[in-house]
Amino acid sequence: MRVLAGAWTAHVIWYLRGGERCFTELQLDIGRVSAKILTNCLRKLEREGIIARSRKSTSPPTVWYCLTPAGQELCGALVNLVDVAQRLKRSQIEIS
Amino acid sequence: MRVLAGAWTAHVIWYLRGGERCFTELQLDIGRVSAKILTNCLRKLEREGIIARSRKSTSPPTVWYCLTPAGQELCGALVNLVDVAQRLKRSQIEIS
DNA sequence: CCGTATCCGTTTGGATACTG
DNA sequence: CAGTATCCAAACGGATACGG
Repeated sequence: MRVLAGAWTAHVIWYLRGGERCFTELQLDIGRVSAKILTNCLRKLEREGIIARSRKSTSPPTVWYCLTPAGQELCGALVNLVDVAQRLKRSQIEIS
Repeated sequence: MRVLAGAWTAHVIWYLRGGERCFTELQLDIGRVSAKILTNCLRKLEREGIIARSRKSTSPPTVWYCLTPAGQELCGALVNLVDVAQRLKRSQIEIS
């Protein structure tokens, strides 16, 4: 839970589950997240070995992020959690 | 993730997975959590339909909490997540 | 026993401007 | 493009005192 803490951490992992994304793509995917927060998030996940960062020296330079094997395992559990959560949410809507 | 937000929310679900617990038991289980925070946490989870609250009019009165069916499903996903996380943690320790 | 109320410090995240 | 720096507001969480 400590790894997943923060309002946007799960989103980052979520949008990386399809493969590599660059900084701006992630920012657009998530929507309404400031560069500062996204950077914090990415640095934290990088330190924890969940994502990998690779700088391509093109012009203009882009930086790509992807899940490490560890990140993919974590993502699997996260997907499972989201799945359960959405199912429960649907049930609650039906009741109300 | 919104449901699981907060430093102690996951702990509450975690310690309720074995069955009913009263307020004080939960406080001892988790350790070093103030009554205020625990109450916040319990109220939030109650509103979200994850746990159920039942007041027994004994003397002194005690209040019992348990997971709802929805809470149990969520707990299952959480257990799975914890399982993955611990496996990853062990791997990292072996590498370092 | 099970909370609620209040105060207060810390952390978090957003807005904005700026750099290589 | 991909950040970094600064400032600021809101949320979070701990301590303590008190109430039903």
